[in-house]
This record gives sequence, C-alpha cells and structure tokens, in this order.
Amino acid sequence: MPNVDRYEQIVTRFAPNPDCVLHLGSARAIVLCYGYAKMYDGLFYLRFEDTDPRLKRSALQFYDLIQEDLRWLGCGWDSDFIQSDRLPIYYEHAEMILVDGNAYVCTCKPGDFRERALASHQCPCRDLTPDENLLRWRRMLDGTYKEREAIVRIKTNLNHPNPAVRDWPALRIIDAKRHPHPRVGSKYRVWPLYNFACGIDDHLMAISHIIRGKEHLTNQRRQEYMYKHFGWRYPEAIHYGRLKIEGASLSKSVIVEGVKKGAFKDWDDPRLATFAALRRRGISPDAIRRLMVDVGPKTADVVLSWENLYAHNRKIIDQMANRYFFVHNPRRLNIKDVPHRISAHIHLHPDQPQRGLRHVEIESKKGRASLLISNDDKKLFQKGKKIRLMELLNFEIEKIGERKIDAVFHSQSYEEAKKLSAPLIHWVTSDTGIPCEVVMPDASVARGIAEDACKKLRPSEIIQLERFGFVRVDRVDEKLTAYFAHR
RNA sequence: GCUCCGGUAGUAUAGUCCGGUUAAGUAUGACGGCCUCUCGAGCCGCCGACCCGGGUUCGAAUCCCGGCCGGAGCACCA
Repeated sequence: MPNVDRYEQIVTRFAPNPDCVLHLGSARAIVLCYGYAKMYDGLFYLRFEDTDPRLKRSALQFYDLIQEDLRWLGCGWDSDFIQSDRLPIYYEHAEMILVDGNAYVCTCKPGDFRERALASHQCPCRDLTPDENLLRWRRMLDGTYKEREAIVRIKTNLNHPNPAVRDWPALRIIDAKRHPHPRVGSKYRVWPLYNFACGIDDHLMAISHIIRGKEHLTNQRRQEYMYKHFGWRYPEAIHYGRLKIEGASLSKSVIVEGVKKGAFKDWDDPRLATFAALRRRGISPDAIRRLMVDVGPKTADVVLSWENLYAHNRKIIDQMANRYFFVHNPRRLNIKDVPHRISAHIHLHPDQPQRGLRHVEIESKKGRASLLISNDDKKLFQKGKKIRLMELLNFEIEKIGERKIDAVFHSQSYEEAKKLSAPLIHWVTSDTGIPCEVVMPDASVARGIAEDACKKLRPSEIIQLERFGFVRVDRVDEKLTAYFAHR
C-alpha cells in the first residue's frame, strides 16, 4: 500500500449504502480494507452512507444484514458510523465553507446550470457574498426553498477538463414529508450528497487509505477541491476495477428488483452471488477472502470464474466435510444369491479414519438383497456388467427393467472388484435412509435418498455426498434439505 | 461526443515504476498418467499468454507514439 509511513495510524473504511445486502462485488473493498488495516496494525471502520432518502433509499433491514455479512466474512470493524446521524456535522461544514466564500447556494434551474458549466461559464449565484449565501442557506433549511429550487455548490475550476467536476453539488433539498428517511424520518430537509458527506467524513475520521471502485475516480477530483478549501490533505486513494463473475449479476438494482418481483426467492437465492447465498451454499468466508487477495487492487476489470472460488473452497472444506451416500434419482436394484448378511463400516472421511465410521447392514432375505442406486449411473447398466457397491459387494447385472434392475451376487472383496476392474458406485439399502433434496446453484432441486446416518446431521454442517458433490446441510426433519456448493 | 483508466495463457494473478541473469513465474482449469473402495483429496507430467503496428535501444511485456478493444465518469445517486 502506498505511503504507509506518512501516517501515524493506518485507517480504512468500508462505506456501503444500506440499500441492498452485500455481494461478491463488495468483497474486494472489504477484504482489502480490512486486510490492510490489520496488516499495519491499524483501524477498520464501517460507515453507512445513507444520505439519499429519495432515489437510493436505504432500508432498515440492510443495516443489520450488512453487519451480519461482515461478521460472517470475518472482517469485524473497530468503529461504526451512520451518516444520517451526522447531519449537524455536515451543516456545520456547509456554513463554514459558505462563510469562506468557497461555496455558494445556487438557485439556477439544473438545466441552466449544466448548460453554463458545459461552456465553462459561471452562474450568477457564484458571486454572491457570504452573507447572501448564508441567508439562502437558512432558506434551504427553513423550507422557503422547495426541492430543486436551491443547492449548495462547491467552487472549483470552471475550466476543469471534465465538466462534471465544475462547481459540483454538495447539499440538496429533499421533501422530507414525501421522502422520509428510514432512520431519522422527516427530521431533515437538506441532505448532503456523496462527495460532501464522504469527503468530510474521510477527513474527520482520519482515514489514511481509501480503497474503492474506479467509478469514484472523478469523485476524488471533485473532493480534492473541497479539501483544498478546508486546508485538508486528501488520503491515499486506490481505485480498483469492476468485478464480475460468470453468470451472476452483481448489480444491486438487479438483485433488489429480482427479490422484490420474486424472480429470486430471497437474498440468499442460490443464483445470486450475495454473501447470504454463498453462505447458504457452504462457501467458506476464507475462500472469498483468498480469492480477493488473489485478485488484488488493480484497476483492470476482472471477470471471475466460479471455478476459482470453488477451488479455494474445496481446499478448505475437503478437510472438514464428512462423507455420506446420497442416491440421486433412485433406481431399485435387486441382488440374488447373496450368501449371508453383510455389514459395511465406512469411514466418515477417507483420509481421517479417526473421525469414525458409519455402519450399514444389508439383510439377505433368502439370499435376496434390495438396494437403491442412482440413475445417474445408467451408462453402467448393461446386461452382464460387473459393478461394485462401494464397501459392500460386487454384483453382475442380469436384467434391466423399467423400474428395477435384477442382478446376481458376484463376490464381496474389493480386490476382486479391482481384478474385474468393476466401476465403483454408491448405494443406499431399501427401506432405510432419509428423503433428500439438494438445491442446485440454478435453484433446481435434485431429489433422492440419503443414507441413514444423515438423519443425525445438523444444519450448517458441510458434507460431501460422495460422487455427487459438496453441500451444506440446510434443514433436517422428515427430509434432508441441502444446498449444493460444488463438486 | 467529452474526460479519465486499463489491456499478460480458458480464468485470476506476478513481472511493468528503476528496460537485459525468466522468450515470462504462480494458482486454477483442460488433457494424460500414478495413487485412492468417491467423479473428492494427494502426486507426476503436459497444454496454454505479454492486443496490434511503428519508434527509441546492442536489447522492450517493461519507455514513447498511433491504432484497436474493454471499462468508468459526464446526476440535486452512492
């Protein structure tokens, strides 16, 4: 990070508008801000930027959901601030800068102003004296001016190459009755705009390093004028590029719209790349952190691949996930000539025997055993084919029926299966197990039967359904509901 | 259109500031093999990139110019 030694203390902040839950796109700012703060033994702040009760209106639920997301990510903050609590501070600074003659209250029509700014011409309001400006300022506050009738502008260079920087707007009037703020209601009718509130807060909070998306580059240009007026020094700023991920929209408006209209079930719909959704699918926060560290803060745009996230996640959860059998699209398998009862004792984790075993017994009633296997293995279902049921026995297919497959016992040992190079498949014995639904990333549902041992699973446990994939247990009652993470 | 920013393998990233011991490292992925009673993990091998064209230089992914492509901003949004 640049110029670290210039600051006594490194302070970073994450400053979301609480108008949506957090998603992968926010992860970059969070992880980098948090990570750098900790790396330099500094502070990491959370600041809610909720100063637009009209267009990008915040909603109460998101203040909490965002904090939950942050905690889950493991990026705890040292202090938090809410801009809607700080209006007096902004008013005070507005007056200061008006008194200093570095800002003015403009009553021009927005279109007129824009036309003049485009031509580098000033508007008549720019030459008002501080006293006149203060008078207008009070009229903004007391309701004499209505929405859009007056606005505080920060003086800049009217010849700045980017017209959008010229005398930018700092505080505007919002009809407090028609647009009450979710937290402070109709208490205020003048609200600061992003550059004013953010700029003042960054200085007052002694932020040393700002890390945010490159869409804010021109905002830095704007704010630098204000910093100069106040005699402040602008923090170090790093602007990273846009982050996208294959197949999922990271646009807040798309997410909010989709949830509102029912295209998505909720904030944790598996099709979304929100933290809530990733959490529900069993993506570890560590995996997200590692991915973000990989990506870093460069300014080029990035299109992430889910495979990259999955690879990180797999590395983390493979160690901890116990293994179970889940028969997707079950198909009945009858095996005759089973010589005796067979007990299977299977490791919960193949590489960690100390985790224990799951036990399954297979009854052979008059030499017949009945099991379920997955139709996903149908390419193996050919007459005469020899197949091994993992940890149990080997059989040979005799007849393939519509509903069931008839087979004959071949042998029991694994060695024999190897000799035959018989493929290995998983299974569940008939009349045991628990119905299981796995919600896939596209929100479709894979149905089947999970083995008996799964009845003891607890929500939030991450397991691997062998030969099917890693899933997170969501609910266990008369059936098991799980969310698919990845293979 | 105007103002900025950027372009290294399928994906992501290192190297670019201070040009040469790297004709490009790493991870993931694809492919092949080994191992394993999972299509998971592990191990080995292999595939694959400096946007294009000029220029500067003994030498350029690295510096300069032009082009092309991509992105952001151009709000009384954040």
